[in-house]
Amino acid sequence: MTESLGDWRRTHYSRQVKPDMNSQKLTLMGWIHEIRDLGGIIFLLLRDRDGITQITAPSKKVSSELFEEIRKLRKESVVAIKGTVQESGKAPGGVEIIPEELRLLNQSQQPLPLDPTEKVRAEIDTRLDSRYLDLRKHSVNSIFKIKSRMLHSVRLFLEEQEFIEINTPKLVASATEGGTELFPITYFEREAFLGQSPQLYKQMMMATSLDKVYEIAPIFRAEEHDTLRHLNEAISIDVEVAFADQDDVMILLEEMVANAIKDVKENCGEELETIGVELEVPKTPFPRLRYSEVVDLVNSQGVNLRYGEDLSRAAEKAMGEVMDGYYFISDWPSDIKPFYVMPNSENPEVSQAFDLMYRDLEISSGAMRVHLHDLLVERIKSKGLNPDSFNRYLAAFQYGMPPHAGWGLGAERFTMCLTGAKNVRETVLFPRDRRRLTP
RNA sequence: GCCCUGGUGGUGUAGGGGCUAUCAUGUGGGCCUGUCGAGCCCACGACUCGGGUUCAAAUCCCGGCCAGGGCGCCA
Repeated sequence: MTESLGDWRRTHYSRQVKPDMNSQKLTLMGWIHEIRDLGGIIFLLLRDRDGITQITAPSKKVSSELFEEIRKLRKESVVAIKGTVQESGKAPGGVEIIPEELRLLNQSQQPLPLDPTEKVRAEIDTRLDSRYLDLRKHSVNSIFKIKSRMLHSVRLFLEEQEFIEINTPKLVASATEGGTELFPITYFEREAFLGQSPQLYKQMMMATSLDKVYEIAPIFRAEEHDTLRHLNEAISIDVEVAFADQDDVMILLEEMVANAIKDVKENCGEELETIGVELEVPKTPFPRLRYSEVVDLVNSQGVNLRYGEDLSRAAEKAMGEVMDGYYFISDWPSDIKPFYVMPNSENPEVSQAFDLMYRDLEISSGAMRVHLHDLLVERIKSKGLNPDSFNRYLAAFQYGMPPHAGWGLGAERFTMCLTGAKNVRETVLFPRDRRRLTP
């Protein structure tokens, strides 16, 4: 029933087929999006990675064998079609293909687990179960083309500034930074964990003279959260810079973010149009608010927030009402930031840490780090952690650790900002959340 | 982890003690030479699982499983 690819190769994608190619022969390959059989004429919609082309088969213009073959096609089957471009005002986009030969490369079973034409919208749970089919929808795969472009832009930007891409282990012995829960795993006869962040490793790289490093890699959090903005496996864009303070890396971060948005806007026009997003390139520098100012702002919005508390969801939402785009929150209380964050030398109650927000969503956090060994030990103790379990990390601070600063940016949350996705799961091919471990 | 809501054909839904279970889409078949959410005709296909109440349960009660939302937790 099905035929082999043989020596046929695609000559064009759908989006490349234009009316001025009239009479040109070409070969298209893709999926049957829709079939409209009118009896004496059949319209096929052939969909490929970013477009749809109409294949028009009038019974008088194509052979009866081919006409019968086309009549028997089923939605979502994979086909290769050789044909001629026909300019036509009656066709969508002013152009259609008159088929001459067809190869059925693979038949799709029926019924489909969801409708790729989106006449009936499936729920996210159904869509994730059949993600391969869901991703055939241009509205869905556009998100991943945008995410890809954003990551590409981030790499270009950092490489241009002579950053070195590093890879740090994801299998780690405990020595947790604290805060989050870790996923325990079996490492031969020992217990180990999946890494919550490359934090301790990228800091150790500061003692190597590599000076400017970045890593784009998965991070794992075993929190039982169940929200539209949390994942148990996410991609973190992590940066660490030696001989720098928090202000230096805030500038780096805002320039990188603005650059990525500009790049996506310039290179993903069709994808943005497909998902109906009008991107605005933010002006730099981004507004900078102190944590204390945020407390006042939130309270003035009628949401109770005491100085010293981390932002509640209600507080974030209140900020989202006041602030429209990207902004920094700096000068956080030391108490609610991790041990490796540098306290302000004049007022150690306040830290040299910042978060980057987009409206009500935290997308990045960073800081000037503690580079002094004894202060670091003191900070570890004050967080109720045992310095002994950080020996290998702490040693790197005893033989020449320069001052340094850095941040981590959540790739999925940033993608939410770029695409307007309301659910972070929309920005991951195969999301891992509290309940989902497959596919 | 807490709170709320829900689970009905492949998909998305209506129905809330007494049916042959609604509609759309789809699927299979038929008609139709300009469809573009094609149209028309015929057919197909479903009450999350277990227990209970009742003459009678998709519907009410209890429990499990699964899902959606909110919050908490979240370097």
